[in-house]
Parts: sequence; C-alpha cells; structure tokens
Amino acid sequence: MSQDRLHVLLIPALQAAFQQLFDHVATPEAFTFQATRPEFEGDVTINVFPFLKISGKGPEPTAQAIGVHLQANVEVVERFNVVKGFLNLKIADGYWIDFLQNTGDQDLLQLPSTGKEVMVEYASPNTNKPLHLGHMRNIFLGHSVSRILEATGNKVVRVQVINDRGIHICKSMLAWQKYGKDETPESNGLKGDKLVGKYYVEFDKAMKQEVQDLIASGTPKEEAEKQAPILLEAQEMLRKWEGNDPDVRALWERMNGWVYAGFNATYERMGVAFDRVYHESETYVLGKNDVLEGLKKGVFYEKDGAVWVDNTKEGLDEKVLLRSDGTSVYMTQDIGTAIKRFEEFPGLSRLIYTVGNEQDYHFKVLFLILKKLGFPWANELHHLSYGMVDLPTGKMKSREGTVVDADDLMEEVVQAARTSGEQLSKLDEFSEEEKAQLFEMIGMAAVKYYLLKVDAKKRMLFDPAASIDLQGHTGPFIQYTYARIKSLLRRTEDLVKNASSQVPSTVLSEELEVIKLLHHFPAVLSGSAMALDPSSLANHTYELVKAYNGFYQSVPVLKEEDPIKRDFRIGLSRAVALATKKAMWCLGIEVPERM
RNA sequence: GGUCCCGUAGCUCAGCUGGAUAGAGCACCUGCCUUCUAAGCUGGCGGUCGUUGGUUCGAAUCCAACCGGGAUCACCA
Repeated sequence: MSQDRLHVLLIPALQAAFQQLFDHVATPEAFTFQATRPEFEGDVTINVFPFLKISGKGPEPTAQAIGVHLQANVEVVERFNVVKGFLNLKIADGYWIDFLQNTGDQDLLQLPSTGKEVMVEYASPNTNKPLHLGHMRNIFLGHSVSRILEATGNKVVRVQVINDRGIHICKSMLAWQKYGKDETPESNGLKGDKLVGKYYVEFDKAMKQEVQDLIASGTPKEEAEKQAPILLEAQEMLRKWEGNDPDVRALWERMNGWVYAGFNATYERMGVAFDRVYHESETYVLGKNDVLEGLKKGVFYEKDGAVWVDNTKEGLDEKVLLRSDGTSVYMTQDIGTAIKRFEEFPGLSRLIYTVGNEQDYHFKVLFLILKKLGFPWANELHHLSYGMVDLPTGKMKSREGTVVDADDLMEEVVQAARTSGEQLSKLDEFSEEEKAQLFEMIGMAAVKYYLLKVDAKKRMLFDPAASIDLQGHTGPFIQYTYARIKSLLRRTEDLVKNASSQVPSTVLSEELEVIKLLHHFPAVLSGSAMALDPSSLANHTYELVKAYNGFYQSVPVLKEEDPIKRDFRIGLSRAVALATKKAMWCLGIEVPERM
C-alpha cells in the first residue's frame, strides 16, 4: 500500500482511464510515478512507454489521451504536457495547500498501528573488550531501525546478547589474577570495560612472549602456539568455569560486573537501551534438545557420532550441530535462543538480527535450519547485515591497535563541536550546563548521522575529519535548520492566536519544493521500514532541510506583510520542524531548540 | 577452488522495482551578513557510471564473462 497520497489519488483514475480508453483492466502496481524534472512544467510524471502495447498507439497519442482523461476526471490535475513518452501532470496549488493545511500539527511520520510485535537484536558485544567503532555502526543501526519500526506502527522489543563466557573472558581473568594486583575500577578510576580489556591485552602479550620462548628453545611454531603455559592455564580456567568452580565463578561475576557498568555508561551516552538482555552463559546450553528433536524427526542425521544438517540441496554445505562428544557449537545455541525468544514473547511476529555481514552465511544456515524444523515464524527472521567500517589507514585490527574506541570517539566529536561552537560566539547567553548539553547533542548528531547516512549494507570508510564536520550533508546541518525554525516560531506566539483561517491561492516554487518533500516523507519512512534502511530516511531529511534553507533564504516569513501568506509560511515552517524532529528521532538523533 | 558482497566526480556517498541532459557533500575557485541565527545561501570547476558483450524502443540500473577489492566456506566463536 503506497504511502503517497497523490499516487493513491491517481491510481484509480488511471485504472478507469485504461478501462475507458483502451478497454484494459490494469492493476494498481502497473503504474509508477516519478517526480517531474525541473526543466518541464509539472509535479508528477508518468512514463507511458510501458503502455504502448496496451494502447496500440504511439507514445505521444497515448500520453495525450491519458492526460486528457486525467485532467477531466481528477480535480487536482490542473494541466498536463507531453514530452516524448512522458506525461507531465501539473497538480493544482490547492492540492498542496490543502495537504499542508490538513497535515497541520499532526505527526506526518507516525503511521497507523500494524498490531505487530517485532524483536530487534543489536549491540551484542563480547565482555573482553570495550566497544569500538564497529559496534557503533551496529548499535546506531539497530536503534534506528527499532525507532523506524515504531514510527511505522509496530511494537518493538530491543534485545542484546552479551557474550560473557568462553575462553576470551578467561584470558582477561587469568591475566588480572596474575598481574592485576587487585586493581579495580574504583581503585584506579578506569572504566570497567576498559580495565578488563587491558588485561585481555596483557594476556596476549604474555602469551606471545611464552610462544617466542618456546620457539627459541626449539618448539615448532604451531606447537608453541598451542602449548604456551598461560594458554593451557586459561583453558583450565574455562573447564573450572564450566564445572561451576566457586572461585572462578566469583571472579567471573566480579569482572563481568565491571564490564557491564562500563558498557552501560557507553550505552547511556549513545542514547540507546534494551528491553531484555540475554547472556551467552545462559543461552549456550540451549538448542541441544531442539537438535535432538530434529534428529528424531529425520531433519538432521548422524555421522561419526555427531549430528549434522545437510543443506547441499539448498546450495549450502553440511554443518555440524552437535559434536561427537555431545557438546554444542555456536549454531546450536542460536537455534535454541531463537526458539526461546518466540516462547518468551508469544506475540512476536518478526525477529531482526543486527549483525555484520561476515556472518551472512551463518544466518542463511540458521534460518534454513529453523525452517526445516518447521517453525511457522521461520520466514519472518531477518539478518540486518551491515558492512565493515574501514579507516583511512585500512581495516581496523585490534591486534594492531588501530581500533577506534567508542568512548574516545564520542568524547572527540563532542569536543570538536565545542571548539566550533565557541568560535562562533553566538551562545553567549547559554549557561555552562546548557552549552555542555548542546555540544553533546551536536557531537553525537555528527557521528550518528555520519554512520547512518550510508547504506548499511555497504562497507564504509570512516574519515575522522569528515565525521566531526558540522557543515554540508551532516547531522548538525539538519539540527541547525531545526533550531533556526524554532527560533522563528518562538517569535510567532502572539500571531498564532489570531492566525488567519484563510489560505493563499497560489504557492511559490520555493514553498512548493518544500511541501512536496514533506508530502513524500511518509512514503520514504515506509520504504525505510520495509528495507530496514535508515539511510534513505536520513537522506530525505537532508533534502527537506536543504530545500527549507533555500526557501528561508529567499522568502520572507515574519517580514511578509500579507497575513495570509505569512501564516501559511509559518505553518509550513512548523510542519518542517515537526517532521525533521520526528525523522531525527527515528535516527536516534536529538535536535536542539537553539544553537 | 565453491558461494556471497562491492567498483558512480580528486575524496566520501546518493541514484539501482529499467526511463528525459547521472545528483549531493567535502576539497578548489566565486559572490551574498544595516533584513526572520552566515553552523546558512548563490554561481563555477569536476563523469568512457571497473571492462567487454547481451536483452530492450531505452541500461549506472537487468543478464553473462572478465578485471580489481572484500567476506565466507572448522566436530572455532
């Protein structure tokens, strides 16, 4: 169902035209519309080339015939012209004026409820290292998609899975035991996740040293990498953890507690939250029974004591689901966790996993397995797959220390916003606290918008200089436009009371351009939701405020003497502010009242 | 090697359910603050849409091959 009200108006008329002119029954999908190119007169263009077989005429006569019919039968079609096979329709100014008038102060970007409940998983960090730039793309994406789904009428459950178990956390624990000297976040003021991450690095260093020593004493490299004493010790610790050793468990809880405190601080600054947090220490036991059940049903098979699934018919491979010793693999717990989620949330109709595209194959296999197990919801699973974030220096590699830390980056962008803001010296009446709030908003808008404006599916380059830019196609640019409108609206409070109930009879081209972008916004939002793609929404928001800036520059609002025109422009400005604020909300970005 | 993704202006990206002369931002050059916030607005420069074929009235968009880049294919997570 199209969200574009003009298309909704035109399609039945076109169907009637085809019936009458060509004796042909056309489906609504047969018609596509495009915006008329600026060099021709008109607002909407229909390309008639696809209809030549139906009409049995050449392009011009076909377009001409349809145009005549539409003009006669659709009130808002004022005029039309034909250029080659293109039928350009001029929509009456009254249509656009009515649209704006009727929209008034309602939320253009809140679509009717679907009655559906959707789960969105994002973030999903490991507890051995702090969040970095890659997580930021993941988190902002997942958060924005959640908001977009809410704006399109869904109930959303936000979840994350924290990978809190396994060899990686044992490495941090062991290194802390050995070298930590009881260092805690409280004792040294280091954020908990940073502290634990520090010992993960310590472990790595110690192990490298041991491996080198072993190689020096004649052990082959491969052997050395498996036999480093500290690694064996970490593996022993993992076994103790699995055996519920009280000391190991206590240390594990303590250190994970530090990490969670650290993560929560980071999430808070990011402005994101979760309704339900899963821990792998709980979910890693799931799935085993489901796999055995599938084995019984003949969906899976046994070979060499292990349980396998054969996906070769579907163009994929065979895959182990239970090892010959009966233990689980990663896939096993993902099967179990998905099942558990639909049990826990019986109203759930969709489940969206925000995970990097290096796991495309994993999710293909997972979804296929769940389909084979016969779960009715298996067709409503989506992998929201996103590309890696590269640095100008190349790929981010934790081993080479080229990872961009999330906390550091947020601090940098906020500082950059402060530097530029103070240079402009227009915030003199702001208190220190208000300034701090504003710079926080601007800095965060810069990074978030920078990461969200690019199509999530694609790998992207993170240019630190560009990410703190406040000009051009950026979040702060949009914020600035919003703040400027708000400033304008603040001066109209007394005017609003006795605002004219009359409307102008015509619109200026600058006004029209803005109105059309507003008009199209719900369709963009709905497309964004369908494709789980915030970038299209981000780009449209930019186009809207850019057009508004053009209008603002050349058309007086408060200085307009004709009260009818003035009030109309105030209404237009208010509508743009409203839509911008909501669109930015969908992106997880706040907008300031002044800046 | 099998499978999947990506190649558009100097740089970063839109456009991709086929449609008119391929668009933005940054950078560079240029003009606009006694008028509603110049974090803004004008104008200019800049393109064999990776290459070659094919389908079509029409291809950046669809198909194939090739070139270049990346990911993935463990009884790892």
